[in-house]
Amino acid sequence: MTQAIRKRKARSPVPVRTQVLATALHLFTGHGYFHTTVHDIGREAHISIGAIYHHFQNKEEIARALFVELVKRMGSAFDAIEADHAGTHDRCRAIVALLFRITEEEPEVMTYMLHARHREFITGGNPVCSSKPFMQMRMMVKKGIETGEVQRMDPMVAASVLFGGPMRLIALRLDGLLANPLPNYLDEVWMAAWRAVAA
Amino acid sequence: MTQAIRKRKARSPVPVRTQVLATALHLFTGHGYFHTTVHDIGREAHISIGAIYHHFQNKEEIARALFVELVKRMGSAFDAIEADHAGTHDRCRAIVALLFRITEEEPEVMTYMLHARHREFITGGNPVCSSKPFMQMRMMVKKGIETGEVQRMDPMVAASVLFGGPMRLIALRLDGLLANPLPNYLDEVWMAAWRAVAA
DNA sequence: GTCTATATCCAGATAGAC
DNA sequence: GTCTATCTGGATATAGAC
Repeated sequence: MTQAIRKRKARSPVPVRTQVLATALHLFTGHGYFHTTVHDIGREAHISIGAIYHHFQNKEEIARALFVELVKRMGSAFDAIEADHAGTHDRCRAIVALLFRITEEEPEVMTYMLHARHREFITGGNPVCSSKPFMQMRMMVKKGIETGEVQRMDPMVAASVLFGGPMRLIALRLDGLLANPLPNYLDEVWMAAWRAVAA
Repeated sequence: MTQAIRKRKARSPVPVRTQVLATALHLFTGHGYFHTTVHDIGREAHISIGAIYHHFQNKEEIARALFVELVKRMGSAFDAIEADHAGTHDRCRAIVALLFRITEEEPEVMTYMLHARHREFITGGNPVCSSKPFMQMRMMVKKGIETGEVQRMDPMVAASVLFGGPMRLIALRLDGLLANPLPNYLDEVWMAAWRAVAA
């Protein structure tokens, strides 16, 4: 989807902002933020520097806007899950399934959100872990402890153990150390992770 | 320890190389690789650019040498653990205890090794996860499966679930989201993590 | 709003004396 | 081996026409 709008044809109706962000995501994850010049973004998106600087104050703001947008999108997806599923077990499992799916379908999105290199270029930016989606995940676990679905233990520890395994798997997959698509591992990893915290 | 040699006095007997690496670690983790200039390193270590470039080919080589050294050190520590402990359970628990201790005593070391921003500046560098220590961790788990100490399951999945929780906790601690020192959480997190994979 | 051309700055790397 | 002074390339950001 993002890929489709990366290279616009002449007179494309896609807004510049959207195109810049899509292209930035591609280049930032591919070559890294510091090895990507604003010229690179312009060249790949067929937009001049002038236009880019008209829409964004500076390079860093592009990175920040991209991050904000992805976090927002992830937050909405999590909201939907909370609405569709009841209970900590089902909700958390759906979260993991979603993250696995995104990793396969849009690895760049996942790479950008996780490999929190952000701290290096988003000045004053909070670590990824304090963004809304991450807090939502921790909240679900906390609730599970209150309802008795999850063992009584430190909520931070519980959340780390429950999601840490799946997230390591995501990292391995993004680093190319995992042969098969993540969904293949979903049942196995989830069973194990849940066993760690289930009451 | 590293801190002690960061700023050398006149006529210090500490080799330049060591000093450069210690200072680089401090600055890279503090401000990021790309926001650290070679001049910065020289200034903080009281060494001239000329001297630095005499010992290192370029800036990137400093980062790489630092990484190699830390990985080597970690590998040796893991070797010692393998020698001192028998069985997957005890070995892996000792590993986690060690990682927790290092995170508290030398957070910069842990930050540099984990926040694998490395990919962005160590060209052609493998991801952290394929470095020796990480492989050692996976090997231990694999062995546990063979001996029956660990459930029969995909070794990658087992390793991810076993170490993923503790490692998330380390990340949270480094990001300042965990109030107490990691060793305080060791028993709780280890019990949960082991429960996930124990046969 | 979009473009091209350009100013400005700064960091990596080198030269060459000591 | 260590130092200072300097070169040089390249990237961010701006100016100003269209």
